[in-house]
Amino acid sequence: MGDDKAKIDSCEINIIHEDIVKRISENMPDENLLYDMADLFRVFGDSTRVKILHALFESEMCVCDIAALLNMNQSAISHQLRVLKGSRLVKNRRDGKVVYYSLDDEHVKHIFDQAMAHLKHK
Amino acid sequence: MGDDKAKIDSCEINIIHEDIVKRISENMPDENLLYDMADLFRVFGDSTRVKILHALFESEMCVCDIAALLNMNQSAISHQLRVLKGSRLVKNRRDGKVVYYSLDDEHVKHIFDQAMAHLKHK
DNA sequence: TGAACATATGAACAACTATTCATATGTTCA
DNA sequence: TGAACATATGAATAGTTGTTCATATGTTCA
Repeated sequence: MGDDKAKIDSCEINIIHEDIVKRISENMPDENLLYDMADLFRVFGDSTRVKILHALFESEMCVCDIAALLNMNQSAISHQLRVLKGSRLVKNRRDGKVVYYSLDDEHVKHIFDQAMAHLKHK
Repeated sequence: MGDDKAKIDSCEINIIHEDIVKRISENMPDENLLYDMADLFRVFGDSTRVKILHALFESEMCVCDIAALLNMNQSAISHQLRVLKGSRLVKNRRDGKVVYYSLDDEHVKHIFDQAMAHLKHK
């Protein structure tokens, strides 16, 4: 008898609309895919990286030009470019001492456009 | 004479392609807009919020059903819903004791679709 | 070869954030 | 009214992350 109460207490989860929760639970994308999405968005969630990507919409650029453009030091830019490359958002090519970075994805611009649309909508 | 060197040392910024930097600098969107974009993406950059938004694609839901769906406690969900509401991504309505949350933006789904496309592309 | 330069990287620190716990608010209904 | 319930909120904490500093790597060219 005390058992039932103990069970309820230990769970602490209440469902009001069991049918809805069940249906949505079955339709949710794979957990790992959702994690990957959040990871991707986290990459976009920093203004330095957003600026870099915006700059690269226009043209490929070398590291120190990006640093000059954003008025930040070279190391910070280099670190962020590594993050962007890790997410396959930019690629690079070396020409002598200089390394040029450019976009490596056709979806970024669409994503940014939609984000702009959301922001301007309000 | 020492002045020039001092100036260069103090600046520490090197530009290799001045023309490109200047052109891109003029075409960059307003600084505040870029910050707002990063802020918006940061909201998407958490798997709990991504999951909540995905759930709301299907149907409006109350707080405790979302908590049950994601197997998290009610407080955590409530905090995250507040973040989502602050970015105008969800809205809510109260029906008695129960508060129902739903999507408040038609762009989120497009943004998520593009993100999926990027992820599946690699 | 070695000086000069462009970029990359590791460590450290400060700032931020998601979750939990405890509790407050607001609503229903007996 | 007050007990029960759904949700909201403030404080605290643990984990994460962006930048800086110092230095390493890799390339050119005299």
